[in-house]
Amino acid sequence: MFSKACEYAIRAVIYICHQSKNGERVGLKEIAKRTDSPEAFMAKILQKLVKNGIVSSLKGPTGGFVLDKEQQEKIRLVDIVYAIDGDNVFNGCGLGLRECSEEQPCPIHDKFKNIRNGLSKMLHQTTIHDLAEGLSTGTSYLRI
Amino acid sequence: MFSKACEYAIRAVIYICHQSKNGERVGLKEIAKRTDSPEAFMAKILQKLVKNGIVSSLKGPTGGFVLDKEQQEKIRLVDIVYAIDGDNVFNGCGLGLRECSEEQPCPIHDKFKNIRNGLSKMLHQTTIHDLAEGLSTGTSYLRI
DNA sequence: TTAATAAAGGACTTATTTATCCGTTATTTG
DNA sequence: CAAATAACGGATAAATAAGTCCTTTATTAA
Ligand code: FES
Ligand code: FES
Repeated sequence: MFSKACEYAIRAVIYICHQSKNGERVGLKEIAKRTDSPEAFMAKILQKLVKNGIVSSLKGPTGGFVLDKEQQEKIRLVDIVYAIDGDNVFNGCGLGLRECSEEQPCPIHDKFKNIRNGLSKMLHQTTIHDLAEGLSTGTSYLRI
Repeated sequence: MFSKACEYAIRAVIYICHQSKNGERVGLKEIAKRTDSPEAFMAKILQKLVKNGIVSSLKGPTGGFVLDKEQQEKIRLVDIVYAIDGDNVFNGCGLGLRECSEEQPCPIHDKFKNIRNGLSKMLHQTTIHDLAEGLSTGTSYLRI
């Protein structure tokens, strides 16, 4: 469904949000450990997230990654998926035709569109804030 | 969503079904051309489909690929996806955790499960026979 | 029974994704 | 200012997916 990079990205942003609510800034090492992802790869992903304004970062000692108040409230799953995986999830043809269109639909177009729209709706509706709740209450996990 | 191989596979089976209804057997070249897919790669995919009993094949002159009556009626999208991409689409965690479970769910588990179940239901309900109809009526396409 | 045909199958190449390494830059603290 | 720290950024490596090539096997029909 999502690329590995995107999966890691979502895990990371949720974790950073969780910690940001406690007013804590988190470093790469910690993020990689808590999300069970390869550190160097996660570094690349975080760079991309920073460039896309999804997370904020600070260099130097006491530096690290953080979600400011606005980011905590505004960032949705869709923003992360779009930043990392692009728009194929939202617009791409289920059978890989060059373009998904109503004019020349593939055989699964109608049925696939339903699924894709459902996914899109879910990604738009779900904020990182919401997801981070589960971590706080101990009802959801980012590893194993 | 699906691998390239799986996309090609679905296209191929729909096309073969379409032709089988006209009592026509189709060769690799024709399948590759009509589904706009690389011939040698399609050859590999068809081998796998034959091994999985999804399509039938005959060697030699007048040979080719065909869906017998039973296959035309029985084969669903789920059979193709499962044969080519395995069960990750149906059981895998949306955030790539080693296992999707109710006991230790990831933060998007509930929302993701809905989407995944919807997709699974659609794949189970949709027969190739149904999809091939669109080709006959000229309301759906396998290329462009 | 031989030549032609088409799928089967193994080995290989290419492209993309995933992942790592290491020097640079910015920031903090002593 | 100097030393330590942590993100940034470019280059590279490993793993997987996508795609190709070529020989073998089975079948048909002349
Ligand atoms: S054309 Fe294939 S999903 Fe729309
Ligand atoms: S645990 Fe992630 S989708 Fe179920």
